[in-house]
Amino acid sequence: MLLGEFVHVLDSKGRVTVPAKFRAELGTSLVVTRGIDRCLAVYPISKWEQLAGQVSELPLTDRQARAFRRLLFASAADVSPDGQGRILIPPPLREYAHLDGEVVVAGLSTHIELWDTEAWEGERERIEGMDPEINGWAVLGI
Amino acid sequence: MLLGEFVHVLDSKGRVTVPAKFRAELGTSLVVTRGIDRCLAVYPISKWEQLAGQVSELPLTDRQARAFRRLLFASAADVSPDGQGRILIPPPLREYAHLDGEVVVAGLSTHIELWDTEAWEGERERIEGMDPEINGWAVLGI
DNA sequence: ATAATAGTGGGCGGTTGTGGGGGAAAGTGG
DNA sequence: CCACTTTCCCCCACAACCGCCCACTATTAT
Repeated sequence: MLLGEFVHVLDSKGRVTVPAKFRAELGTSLVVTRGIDRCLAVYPISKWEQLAGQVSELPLTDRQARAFRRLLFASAADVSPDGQGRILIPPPLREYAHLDGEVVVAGLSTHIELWDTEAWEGERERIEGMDPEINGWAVLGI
Repeated sequence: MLLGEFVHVLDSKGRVTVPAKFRAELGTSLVVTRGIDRCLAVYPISKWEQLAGQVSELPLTDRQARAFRRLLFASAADVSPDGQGRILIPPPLREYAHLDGEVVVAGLSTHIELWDTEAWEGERERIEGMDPEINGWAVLGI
């Protein structure tokens, strides 16, 4: 289970260290791609394959679906951590998520996300400022 | 799994370098043909044969099917990369996809596509401006 | 206190992408 | 059938980049 929030640096070569706690669970074959809300999503290969399968089943006759498919696959990159546990983020993805310098690496149970530090702050404030009744807890029905 | 987005040049001789990451998976025998939406599709031979088989089974009595068949096969070319990993794009296909100078080479899991740079930008904008609820993410159930 | 692990920086060699030359092959016209 | 032109393909060369590796520091565990 991928949990926690870490601040790591994206160095001058475009590399980010995967938190040591995540490495065993993520394995050595990962896929980085665009996430929703200008972040990057990093999946272990098994989870990615499941996702890719679903996207491949979208109808080719739908213009919108074709574009989505192109974007998702073309934005993706399979990466494996180097000897120090770092992964290289391809330039187009760095730009998409505005990553440079300090980056937030967050565990989301089944995958991890990479965020620009300010964007992450903004996201957190949005949630914290909300009433628990409507900020997500409510959907659990508890 | 063919993933990623690369900007390469179509040189004065009409050649494009296949990204090194794709070469092993694509093999040495490829087929280039028309893709949907004014791009070119490049398939490894095995995938192409499967596709060609399906198209060949379309009924010859159907006017639409005959036209499609002619277009697909007549536009196709089997190519193999030279010593530097480049493939030669036949002039009619270059024109169809408006390729010259900088070209986007995109991996789409099972095949790759070649795009004119501006057209590719347009494809991306089509998705980026949209709400995640309707742009394709929703089907993933995530 | 010592050792091990984690995160960061950077050097260096091999690979990749691009341009171009020269010979072979194929197409064209006499 | 032959000569000529054009296209194609193989090869070499070079510059930029990528990825592997080593080194240093800080933190954690023993």
